[in-house]
Amino acid sequence: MLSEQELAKSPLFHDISYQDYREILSCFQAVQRSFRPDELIYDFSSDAVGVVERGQASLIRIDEEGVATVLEDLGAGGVFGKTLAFAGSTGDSLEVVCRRPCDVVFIDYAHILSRCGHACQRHSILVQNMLQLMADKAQALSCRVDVLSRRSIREKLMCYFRQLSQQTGNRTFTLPFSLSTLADYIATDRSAMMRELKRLREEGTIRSEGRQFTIRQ
Amino acid sequence: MLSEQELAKSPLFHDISYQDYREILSCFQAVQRSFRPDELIYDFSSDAVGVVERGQASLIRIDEEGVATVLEDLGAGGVFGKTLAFAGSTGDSLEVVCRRPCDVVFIDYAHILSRCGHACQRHSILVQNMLQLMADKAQALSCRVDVLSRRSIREKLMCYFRQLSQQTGNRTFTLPFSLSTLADYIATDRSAMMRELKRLREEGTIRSEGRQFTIRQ
DNA sequence: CATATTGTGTGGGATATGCAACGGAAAGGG
DNA sequence: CCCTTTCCGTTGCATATCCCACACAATATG
Repeated sequence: MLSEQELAKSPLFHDISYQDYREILSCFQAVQRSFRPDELIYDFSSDAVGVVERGQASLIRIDEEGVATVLEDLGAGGVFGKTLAFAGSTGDSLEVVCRRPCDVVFIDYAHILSRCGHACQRHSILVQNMLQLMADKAQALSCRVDVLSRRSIREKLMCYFRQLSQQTGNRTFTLPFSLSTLADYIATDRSAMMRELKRLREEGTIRSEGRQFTIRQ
Repeated sequence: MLSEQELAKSPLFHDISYQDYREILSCFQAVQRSFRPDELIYDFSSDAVGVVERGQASLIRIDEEGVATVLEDLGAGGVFGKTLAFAGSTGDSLEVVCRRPCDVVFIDYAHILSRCGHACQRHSILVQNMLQLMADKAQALSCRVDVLSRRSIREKLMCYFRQLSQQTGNRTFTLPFSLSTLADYIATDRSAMMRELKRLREEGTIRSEGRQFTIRQ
């Protein structure tokens, strides 16, 4: 259960009064839970849709050999659920795990889509907020596809860097995760990526120290 | 303008009466247009959201060197728009082009999100349909990320094949596009992909003839 | 504090992948 | 129907990328 202040910042319940918020929780049978780092948030077994209200989580795929890949990075407003992600190969399993302390709301997807007779006003606003979050998610996934569809490590890196730079509106930015995870994110070998970073640094195309990067131009 | 029969099949106007449909078009200032193959549908200059009602289109990226990459394959129900796709590197341009004869509806995104005083019932249904389309889009993009995040051509191919197989519920399926486009879709060199396909065929992991494939198991 | 775990930086060797190029098949257009 | 364009299938060669392995720093863990 969110406090009145937290509610104001909530992406899903934006523009909804505290009174309505509580009624929605019961009407939609929504569940709100908090998580600690490394805790398992969701294992794609239920039909619920989850919304990250606060904190940070990751959607990861674990293939048959146990190799983990970061599929998505979920911040506040991040949405996930069985109906939103493809459980690709049958052998693979998907998980949402907590990175930084999280508040998450779970709502049954069918409840959101079905038009309920009463409470229609509230329902309508919630659906609109949900639509906004879905649009954001689609955009985030598009970014990811943009990066992954590049042919070489160098291009992937620069594409991703430009995205981060554009988001902060600054040529200098900080990676949201470790370099090892970055390699995972752009789906390449870590050592090969390190080599490429070195080359980019030597050429002067980028500067970096730790997780802080600056791109030229 | 759709006929009454076509309206029934429309993903965006699903569950909306013909009367309401016409009023929505004017209320939302929606525009409906048809396109012929190779015609430019959308160039990401306006803030409109487009929905493919019928036919097939592709979202492609053209980088500074003029190399085109298929980012998305849009069938009936496909959604696109500036707010839904990332204009990755500034030098690149994005386009939606017609593949097979298309009907497309354009609606201003702000119109969809803003709560209008009158016509709220219609609005609400439209937003819910939109939400459904966005969820579908997110799922499609997730699939794409799933494929692209694989490390080798072989894994990418098999991942994609399994997805198609799962969609049709059959071990045999037909590619939605040419082999050349497939190479583009999984972001690899065409000849390298052909080599890998040959190997998979020799091993007996897959069978193929033209665009028709069968996977083992 | 000692100890484990994870992250960073580097290199050598094997190979999967990209590139350029070609010829024929198939398909589309006038 | 011919002609143009796209698609398919294949090869040799160069190299970018992967895999394995190591050393050390940074961070967590008890």
